[in-house]
Amino acid sequence: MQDKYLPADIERAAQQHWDSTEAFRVTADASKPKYYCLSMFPYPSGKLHMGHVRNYTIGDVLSRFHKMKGFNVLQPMGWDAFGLPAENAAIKNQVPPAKWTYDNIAYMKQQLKSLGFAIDWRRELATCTPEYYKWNQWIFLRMLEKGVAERKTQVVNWDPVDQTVLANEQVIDGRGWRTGAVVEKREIPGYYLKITDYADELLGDLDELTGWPERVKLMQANWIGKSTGVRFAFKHDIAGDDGALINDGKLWVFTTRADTIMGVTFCAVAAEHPLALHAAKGNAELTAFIEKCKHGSVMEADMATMEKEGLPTGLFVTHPLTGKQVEVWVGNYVLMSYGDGAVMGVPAHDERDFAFAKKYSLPIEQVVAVGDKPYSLDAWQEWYGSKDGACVNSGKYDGLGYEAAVDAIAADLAAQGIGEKKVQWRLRDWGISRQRYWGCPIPIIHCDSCGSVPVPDDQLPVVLPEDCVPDGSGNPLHKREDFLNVPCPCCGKPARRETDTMDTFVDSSWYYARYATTFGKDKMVDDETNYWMTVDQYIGGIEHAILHLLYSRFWTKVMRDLGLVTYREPFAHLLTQGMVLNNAFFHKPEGGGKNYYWESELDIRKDAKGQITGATLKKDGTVLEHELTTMSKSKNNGVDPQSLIEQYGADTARFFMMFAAPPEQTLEWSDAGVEGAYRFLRRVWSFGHLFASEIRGQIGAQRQLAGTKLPDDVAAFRREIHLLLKQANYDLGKQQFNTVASATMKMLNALEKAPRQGALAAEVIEECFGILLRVLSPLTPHISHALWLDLGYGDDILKAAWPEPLDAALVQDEVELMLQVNGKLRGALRVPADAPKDAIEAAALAHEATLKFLEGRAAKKVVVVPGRLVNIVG
RNA sequence: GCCCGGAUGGUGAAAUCGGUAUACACAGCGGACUUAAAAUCCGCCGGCGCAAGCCUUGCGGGUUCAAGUCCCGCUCCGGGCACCA
Repeated sequence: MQDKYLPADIERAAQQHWDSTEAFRVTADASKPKYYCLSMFPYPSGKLHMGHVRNYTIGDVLSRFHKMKGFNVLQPMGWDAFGLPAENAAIKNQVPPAKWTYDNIAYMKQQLKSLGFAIDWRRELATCTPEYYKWNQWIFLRMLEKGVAERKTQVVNWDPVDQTVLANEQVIDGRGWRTGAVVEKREIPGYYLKITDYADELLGDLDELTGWPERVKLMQANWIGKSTGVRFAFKHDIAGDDGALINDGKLWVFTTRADTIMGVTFCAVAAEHPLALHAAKGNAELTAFIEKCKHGSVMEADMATMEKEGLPTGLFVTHPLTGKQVEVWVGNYVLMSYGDGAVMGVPAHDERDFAFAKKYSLPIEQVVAVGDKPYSLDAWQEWYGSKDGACVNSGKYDGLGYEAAVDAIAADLAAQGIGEKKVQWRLRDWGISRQRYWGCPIPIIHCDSCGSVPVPDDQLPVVLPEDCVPDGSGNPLHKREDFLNVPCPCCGKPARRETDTMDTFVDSSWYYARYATTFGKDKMVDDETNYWMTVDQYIGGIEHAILHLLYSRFWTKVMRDLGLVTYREPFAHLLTQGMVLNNAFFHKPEGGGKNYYWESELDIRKDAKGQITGATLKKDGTVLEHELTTMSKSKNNGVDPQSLIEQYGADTARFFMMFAAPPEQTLEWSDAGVEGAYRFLRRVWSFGHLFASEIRGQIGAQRQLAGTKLPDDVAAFRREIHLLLKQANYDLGKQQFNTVASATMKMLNALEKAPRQGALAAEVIEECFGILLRVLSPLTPHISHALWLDLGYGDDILKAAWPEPLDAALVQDEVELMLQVNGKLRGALRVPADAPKDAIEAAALAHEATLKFLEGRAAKKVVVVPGRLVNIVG
């Protein structure tokens, strides 16, 4: 064998071996347990970044580990290929998004291959191909038929200069990213999927997902947001222009704090609410305010942090329980799309209402007391919002606690026929229409006579023209007459195609099911999906904890209801990988936006601790700001793993990535330590060479290891390796790969110091190095493959059984216990491994450190923790 | 603003059920080998103290024989907030 570690040669040979043996090609096989290991597919942004390397190495470690454990392992890969960045690249480079995307896929695929991932490439898919997105269209039509999909209006960001809809990402500080124009809200029609119909099941089934991190389930539960409250109406006699009462004379609101209804001092409605629009007639100030509410962001974070503003309408409604008149205000913080577009105002017990009431001098009336704490109007206090109090100043409800008060008040409202208890969800229906080109066309044809007509199944897929180049001024499909003009499927008259495309979350909501099929042209999924699904292990960034995972769960349930699959949840176990962060440097030009620069374009100043204190642009000295954030194409802070792979090889890149931190932890990128990983692999190789040249030859024709009592030093070494193996196996079970990597380093440290003279010692080294190679193989498959083969362990390490520690190697006669006096470490105690508790106590009490630190006091208590320590309290 | 996480040496991190804090590495320092350099190997490496010893897991409290780990209150950093993926 080569005496030098040459990763490029080793890796090429190993990858050729896997290719020629079709090592990772799998089919359904009922004779083995199956293991479907799936990593979130990448967006083909151009090059892999370190987050991808982390994600796919984790998946590969788990896949290879399970393969050696005897599982039938499926690990597929594909491309989440539709999306906004391709259009941005098109605007910048005048290249059609399709070409840019397919070029990126080709490059990134070669990068993935060079990392040696155990992928069944026959199952590769790209969501931008008609073969794939045909089924988005097909199932969308089924959803329309079942009423799961419907058309209604949606609120979007509108750039008044470019005359185009903007994504939230394209709105920066309330302005359009390209034009700098103040963004407006605009209502347009679009298609929605009724995920709210599944809210109960999506919430309830979280309990079955025992393989998911609690934090992710908690985030999903909070997002779905089930709350029980009371929906009730304030009556009024306000009539519209047609003479009829507006909304039948009822202003409906929803509250989770019905116990505070007696404290209502105002109501607030959304700017688009019928009462607001009615009041605005002939009221210039209110009209202007409503107009102002239409500007600004649709994003929840902006809504929640903006200054709460309002204006009175001069209209009054009647309190249903007190009969008092309550003034109606228009509030910029009330959303028409949420509930009934109106809320009751109880400033005494709601922090937001409190601030609003103070600002506009509205009355504040305490109706809940906690103990005898004094209520002061000066400032909001935490307990004002508590549910642990009792009603006061509330007439017949005085003295009732939260639940009793809600029950009594709901009953009284129900008796009047103007209220009832109601479950409310925070979850909203999923709007999937996007006014963008590079996405899956929504299969609808608009006909002047027949309305919106679904494209018949036999005309699917509606193929997206791939030669358009967007220019930022709107969807280029609007100019494609060949795409637009189509006869109506109903009446045959000239009609126009829908130009909206689907949210890319649609594409990623079912790809896992498609991988697990034979990619038939006549079916979305075939029966093979029921063999492979559910995914045994899903791996991806924590940033997908809510949206992508929730949409996928919803989609699976819809497919089940359509009879396409038999399972109800897509992902049994979930590993949420921490983000790989890097500094991003930007400058905020006048007129809004952020211009990001590559680190190579800058002069960066750091303090003694390496903290960045400032950065300027090399070419003109512009002072830049910086933030620590996820690696992303748009922020010019992605680190391409290519140079790492070229310089050190894939095994080093993989090992270093796994060693750097536990998978779930956020990781600030730094390549400090790559050298160490490379050095380690070089030492592994050298030891293999040493084993072949100096140690292996000592092994006799007859193996003696089994049943022979080993010399103490050999036994101690063997025990150390088996202990490390036990630890590594435990850590693999916990999916904590950084300590698996350290265990392999500790194994090599021990091997290098191990006794190596004589047949027995050589045999033990052979056994222990074999353990090291197998534990290492999921992390660094190439070097493990080469050494396994070259050293004669077998012809393919992939077919080797995973090592397990031997009890015979682990036994020990004596254990060392820590000795504490009053909780402080004062010494150590060696006792026989099977020493009884009273013998340990006696030995501890007699120890010189005990006598010294008790300073003549008697021991009041002795705590013995078996195998760990003794603590003497005196 | 709301929801969810995180913080341990100069750095990445370890500590399985509340039981030896800093394993394994990186960087640094000292030494061996070498004409020299690289590579490799050996040693040191939280703070204070001559030492005995004392202090130390973001900050402030608490529970316990014992707290990085549990509880309460903060600070800072990261993720998500529905049209980035």
